[in-house]
Amino acid sequence: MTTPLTAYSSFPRFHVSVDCIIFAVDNDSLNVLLIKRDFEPEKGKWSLIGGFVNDNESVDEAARRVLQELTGLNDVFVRQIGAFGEIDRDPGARVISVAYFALLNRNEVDEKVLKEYNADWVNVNTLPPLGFDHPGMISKALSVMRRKILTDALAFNLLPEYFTLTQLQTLVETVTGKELDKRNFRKRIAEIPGLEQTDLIDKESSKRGARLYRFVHPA
Amino acid sequence: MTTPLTAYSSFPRFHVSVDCIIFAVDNDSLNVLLIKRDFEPEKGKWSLIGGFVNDNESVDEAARRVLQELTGLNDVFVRQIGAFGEIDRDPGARVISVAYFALLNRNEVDEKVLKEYNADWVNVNTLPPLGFDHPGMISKALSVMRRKILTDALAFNLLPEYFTLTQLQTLVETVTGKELDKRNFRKRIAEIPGLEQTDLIDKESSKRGARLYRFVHPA
DNA sequence: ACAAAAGTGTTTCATATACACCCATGC
DNA sequence: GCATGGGTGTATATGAAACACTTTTGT
Repeated sequence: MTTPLTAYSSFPRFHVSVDCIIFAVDNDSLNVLLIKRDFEPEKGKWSLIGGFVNDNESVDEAARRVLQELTGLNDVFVRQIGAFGEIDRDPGARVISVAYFALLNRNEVDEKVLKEYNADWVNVNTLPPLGFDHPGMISKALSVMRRKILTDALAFNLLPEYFTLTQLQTLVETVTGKELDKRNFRKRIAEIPGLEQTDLIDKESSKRGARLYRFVHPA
Repeated sequence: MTTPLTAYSSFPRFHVSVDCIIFAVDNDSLNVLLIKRDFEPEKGKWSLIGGFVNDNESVDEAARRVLQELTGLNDVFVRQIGAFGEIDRDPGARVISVAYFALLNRNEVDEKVLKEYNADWVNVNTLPPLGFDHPGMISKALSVMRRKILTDALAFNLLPEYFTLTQLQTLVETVTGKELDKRNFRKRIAEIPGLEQTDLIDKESSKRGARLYRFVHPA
């Protein structure tokens, strides 16, 4: 900020919130965590999980706090997608919001806490009526997801620590909505730095068993 | 925003500012518009152009207003690059800032107003000491610029309405810092929708004269 | 023995790169 | 007539897409 002369205190101040687009996969659908609002504003609609920024935390920290309160998880992958600042974006009052998307493994989330929040996983292809400007936030998050799912190694945040290549491929197909050729896919992912073959074999998903891989963040 | 139960007014409020990374080209350098601060905070350092968001405008509108006040220009290409929300990012007070980059043609700017603001064009490769978190803002803007200069048709916002292909190529080379092959470059840009050959010939830059092109936003 | 998912190479096509000469004009 | 920047095509290399069969094991 650069405005000269005048003391800061003469300028208006705003509520600032964070909204989190929390993604997880479930078999073959990409889901986002939404809450059914039984309170104003936007009562009756669904919305993203959000919260106000506090004085003693950065905006990024606020996003991580909101995520932790809802999911119980601390080490979640989070990325900012931008600020949303239309005057009337919140019918309750002027609120400027910074949106983040988070990627996590659905199994790690405490279902009980979700119930308390009236939160539920919803398939991104069949979204219910959403309040605020949340549709725009979600579509921006989805567009980043589809573009960067493999190039930025986003995918691995949605999978368990050990996963099969078929799981990885199904995930990418789910997110992008495109079917992929198995052999081409395996050639392509072979070049991802940090993707490691392990000695473990998964026997759950097939009779023959599939090799398990994991992702370690490259130096 | 979604937090239930409590009235908004019990939550803290923040100064919100916009900071603009204003790019323009000058022969063969990419420049950003900075102001030399002779006032606190960060007096003595350089900074981006910024301003506080007002109650009666959206955040995007605030960015366009700040640009208009400084440059006199109304129809400037602007894109948000994100919110910056570290607690101590402004030594004067807690301020949450939303950064934008803007692309314009240096000739269209009123130099007199720049003088009044103590503003000057600075080559992005030789940036002076900058206040706040402005180095991070600029490097983020630069990274978007380098990646999207042609794919998102950013380049045309930096050129006059009519330009030669050599001007366009020089610009892309300047922004990306890489030299390009003339024939390959022309094959590539031939596929950009909206890039139109005109009947006009520029006689300034060469004896033979070079065909002028222009860019019209595709439907 | 058969169903079910895992695993594995080659050919073809499209795109990207490398590369050098003639053209038109002003001086 | 020569110096200056404008304009053009082809061959090669690299990466992307199409494509089908064998393997292992549980039932």
